[in-house]
Amino acid sequence: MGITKTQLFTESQNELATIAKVLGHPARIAIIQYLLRQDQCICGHLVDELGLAQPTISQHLKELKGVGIIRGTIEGNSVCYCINPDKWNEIQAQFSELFAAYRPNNNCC
Amino acid sequence: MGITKTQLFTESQNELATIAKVLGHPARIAIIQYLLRQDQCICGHLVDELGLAQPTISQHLKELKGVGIIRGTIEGNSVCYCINPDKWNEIQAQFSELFAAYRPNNNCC
DNA sequence: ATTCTTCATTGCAATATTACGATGATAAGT
DNA sequence: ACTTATCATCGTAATATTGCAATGAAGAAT
Repeated sequence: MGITKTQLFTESQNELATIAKVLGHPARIAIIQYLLRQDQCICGHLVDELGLAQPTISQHLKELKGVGIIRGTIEGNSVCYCINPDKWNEIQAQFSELFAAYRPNNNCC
Repeated sequence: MGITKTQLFTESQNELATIAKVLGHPARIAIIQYLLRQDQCICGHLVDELGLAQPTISQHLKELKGVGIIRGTIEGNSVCYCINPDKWNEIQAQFSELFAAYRPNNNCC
C-alpha cells in the first residue's frame, strides 16, 4: 500500500526512523559531511561539489531542514546553511541509545 | 527520476546511506529493538508483536538481513533471527565516526 | 530600471517502497 | 499420507522518493 503504518509504533520509534530515513540518501550524507568540514555553505557550493542539479540539492536541503538537522539563514540573496548543534547532539544521543542497548549473548542462533 | 545517482558519491557515503535507509522504517527499528531485548526470535513472534501481516514482516526481515544487521538460522520449520554482532559493531562505528566529526564553531550563520 | 545571482517551488516522469492476499516450500506432528 | 506450522515469494495496488526543466521570487550589481 506504500503507506507506513505509523500508529503501530511508539513515538520514539517513529522519530528515530524518520531521522534515519533522512540520513538514508548518499547526497544528504555528503551534504552533512560537507557542512561538518566547512562549518557552513550555500546551496550553490553544494551544486558544484556534488554534481546534482540545483533543484535536487535544494530539495535535499529542505528535507534535512525539515527534521532539524540543519539550519538555513538568509544572508542577502543567498541562504547560509549549517549544522544545528542541538539537534545534532539529540540525534547522536538517540543513535547511541539504540546501539548501547546491545548486549552480547549466547542465546543467539 | 527516482533513481539514486550512486556513482556521484563515495563508497562509504553510499554504504552509510544504505544502512540508514534500512533503519529508516519504524517496523525495522521495532524489530531491532525487540531482538536487542529478546536476543532472538522467529518471524511469527514479530507478527504478533508488531501487528503487521506475516509477508510484511518477512519482507522487513529480508531487508535487515540484506545489509547484514541480522542473521537468520533455520531451525526445524522455523527461522531463528538475531542481531549480527560484527555488523552491529561495524555500523555503530560508522555512525560514531559521522557524529564525532562535528566540532562546534562560530562560523555558523 | 534592468540585469544578474541565488535559491525555492511547481510539475512531471521514472523508479522505489510499503503492505498484504494468495500461493508455494519445507519440516514437524499425527 | 495427511495435516499443521512456519516462513518465503509472487503479484499487485497505493503511495513515496528521486531528479530535473521550467519558472518564480527577492536581493545585489550595474
